[in-house]
Amino acid sequence: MKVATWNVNSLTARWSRVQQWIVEHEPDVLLIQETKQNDAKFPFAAFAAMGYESAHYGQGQWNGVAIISRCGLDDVQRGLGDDSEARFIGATCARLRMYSCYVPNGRALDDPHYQYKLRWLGMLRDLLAAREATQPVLLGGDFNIALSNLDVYDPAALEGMTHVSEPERAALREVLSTDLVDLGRSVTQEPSFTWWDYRNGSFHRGWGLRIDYLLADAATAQRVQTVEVDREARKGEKPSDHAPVVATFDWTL
DNA sequence: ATGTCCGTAACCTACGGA
Repeated sequence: MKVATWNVNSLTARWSRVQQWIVEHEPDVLLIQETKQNDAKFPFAAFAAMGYESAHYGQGQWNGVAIISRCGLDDVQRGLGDDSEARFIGATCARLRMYSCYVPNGRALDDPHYQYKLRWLGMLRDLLAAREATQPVLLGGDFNIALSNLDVYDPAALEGMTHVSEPERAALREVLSTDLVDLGRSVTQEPSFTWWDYRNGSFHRGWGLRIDYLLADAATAQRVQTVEVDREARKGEKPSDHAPVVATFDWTL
């Protein structure tokens, strides 16, 4: 089984690249963030023609999350707690409870959006803490948080900024403390960035952050074979500023 | 330390958000 998460920064702008990527990598499930579409615009039929069912929670100009699956897609859940923005969607695929998450950016430590980010992470923790212990769960998305300094190209350059502050890191550790494993970090202690700013030639200078994660319950994590960041997807014409994170599992569907 | 890209509204450029 192969599962990927990818913040595409507009599915409209990224459509041909997303399509090509799926054909080349053949994920069983793809968790998408920032579709920036409403449901009417989402390419349900095109995904179906490629062999995938899809579930989308869109709001138009901003946000928007989706799950596409070729191994079942049931019990779709849209939204998290009392949040009014389209940042969270869940579905059951092949007996795995899957979630695609787009955590609020936070903008700046003194911005109200940062408090919204912390509150959102609290709701995510509560949802995961309330799950049934026997239910395999796989959560992926853009968390807009670098968990440790190993996930930051230059910690000094980001001092005092969002994505690296202690309260949001603690909030993400609280999510993980519900018996989840950070799959990317479980396979390597090397830096493995997933996002590079479009500005300043950040990608070719190596100025990246690891802010996209795949998280799974301990039993599912034990089945992991590989976890990789597809840096190729950050290159070339009109890339997203995020690269996909791809995990394979010893799990026959 | 802010050099790009996205969608939108309204035009052929500026803006908010990331």
